[in-house]
Amino acid sequence: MSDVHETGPQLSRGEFGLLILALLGRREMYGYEIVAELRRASEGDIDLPEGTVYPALRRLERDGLIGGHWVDVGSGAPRRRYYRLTSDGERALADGRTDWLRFKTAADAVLGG
Amino acid sequence: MSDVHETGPQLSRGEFGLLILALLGRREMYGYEIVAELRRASEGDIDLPEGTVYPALRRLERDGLIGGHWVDVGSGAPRRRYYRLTSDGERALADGRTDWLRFKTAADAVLGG
DNA sequence: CTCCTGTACCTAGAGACCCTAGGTACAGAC
DNA sequence: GTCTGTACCTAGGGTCTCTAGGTACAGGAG
Repeated sequence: MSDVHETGPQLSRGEFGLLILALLGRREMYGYEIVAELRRASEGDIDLPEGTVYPALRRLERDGLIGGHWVDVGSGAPRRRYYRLTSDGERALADGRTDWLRFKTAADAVLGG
Repeated sequence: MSDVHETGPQLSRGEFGLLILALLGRREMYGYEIVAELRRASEGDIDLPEGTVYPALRRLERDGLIGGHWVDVGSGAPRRRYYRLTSDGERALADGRTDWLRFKTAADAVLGG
């Protein structure tokens, strides 16, 4: 039952981690950008506060699913920590998508009727 | 942002509570039956252990979304606690369905492309 | 000059949730 | 006599999410 990273049997834990992986699957991004991009891509329906995203990024990095590196933008602007998927992360993303599809189908079967 | 019952802005917390509400929206059920029915209705993909379901039922009852009553089945069989939706529960279920739809759409937008 | 907003990072702590791993009790099957 | 099934329950650990802050610098408004 492929999970994002050591969650329970279902998807509910670490669900937001999967969304972050999905964004990073498109291109490298940094934390602050992820918050904004998540909001944009979901048309405002997913609005994770920084206090959720930064710890999530640390967990994902700790678990080896993403790798981060500092980038100096220069001229007094705060430096950014860019993240990209590792190969483990790519696998976790693929598995997570499968899990999400399965969970969605299952939940719809229960919720639908 | 109608939530199931005091969760955060999103759906991830108390998600399973919503599934339980959905089952109880069909008919009265008792805990042990809910575990089995959830598994059946989702074709095995949602398999909540009793240690998840019973506390969830207590929370839902505490929050006034469901009401429970004991039923004696007789002849030495263990008695059952049947639950049904309250009117608050019906509302929470309707809201929860809306939230689920929105979250699903938003997550697909992020995951899909 | 001061204040406010924006960028970009971070943490501590509270609260909630999920699961493991048990336990109780009785009945019927083998 | 033990095992499986029904039906309930809880304690405790681990995890996650969010609130509510904090740091630092830059640029614009007034």
